[in-house]
Amino acid sequence: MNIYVGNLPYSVVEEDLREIFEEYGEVASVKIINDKLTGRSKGFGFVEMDEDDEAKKAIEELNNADLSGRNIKVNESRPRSNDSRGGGNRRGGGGFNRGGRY
DNA sequence: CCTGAGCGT
Repeated sequence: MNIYVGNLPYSVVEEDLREIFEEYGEVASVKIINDKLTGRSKGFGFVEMDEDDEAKKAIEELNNADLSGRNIKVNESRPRSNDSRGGGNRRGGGGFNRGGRY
């Protein structure tokens, strides 16, 4: 599951995000976006989690969480690519309800 | 050193 993390402090790096999200589950990968011009961090990143349940729990807990005095925003990320033949993420995991549970 | 903007090769 792709997770968007915004409003991050410039001090935060991928390791920090990984540590934070690993508290709630197994983190597949972490990506911090850096600015093309300044080279500094843009202040947001992405976290990919294998387990959707843990991902949702992490989102619920980490959204509006206080990090270094900054209220970070954590939400489900939009698909970065829109491939033909349904290559763009189009599955039940991307939605809210999964199989009626919840 | 500083800044703030809700989406990535």
